[in-house]
Amino acid sequence: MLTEESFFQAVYTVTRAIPYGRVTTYGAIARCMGSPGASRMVGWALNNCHTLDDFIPAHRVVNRHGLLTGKHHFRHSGLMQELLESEDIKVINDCVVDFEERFWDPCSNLI
DNA sequence: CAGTTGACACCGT
DNA sequence: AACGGTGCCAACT
Repeated sequence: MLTEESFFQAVYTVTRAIPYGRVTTYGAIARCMGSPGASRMVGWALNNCHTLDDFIPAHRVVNRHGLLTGKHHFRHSGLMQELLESEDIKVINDCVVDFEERFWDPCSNLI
């Protein structure tokens, strides 16, 4: 896992590995890669995710506050919340409810 | 090769 | 407690 691949690719790998009904943060992914300071890189990687043919559940990735900062980058604003609610994740005011409970550490479950 | 960007995280006020 | 400014790393132009 994320050994030969670039950080860039690792982000996609980890993001796709996020289980149904779970969410994670940019920092967690970056930290999992071994670069805790590359949180911005994660966002940038996801920015290019829509250029790929593979579907990336980027709606499950939020900032450390549980805020849906990237919803504006989706095809339709609000789609991100729709997807989250479809996964039994409550979203109020662009913020994931019980975010800490829904939080899923990629490194702990991916190893 | 060097500068700029990027959907953040952390510290200070 | 909330808001603003600074710092990080890697990829893109």
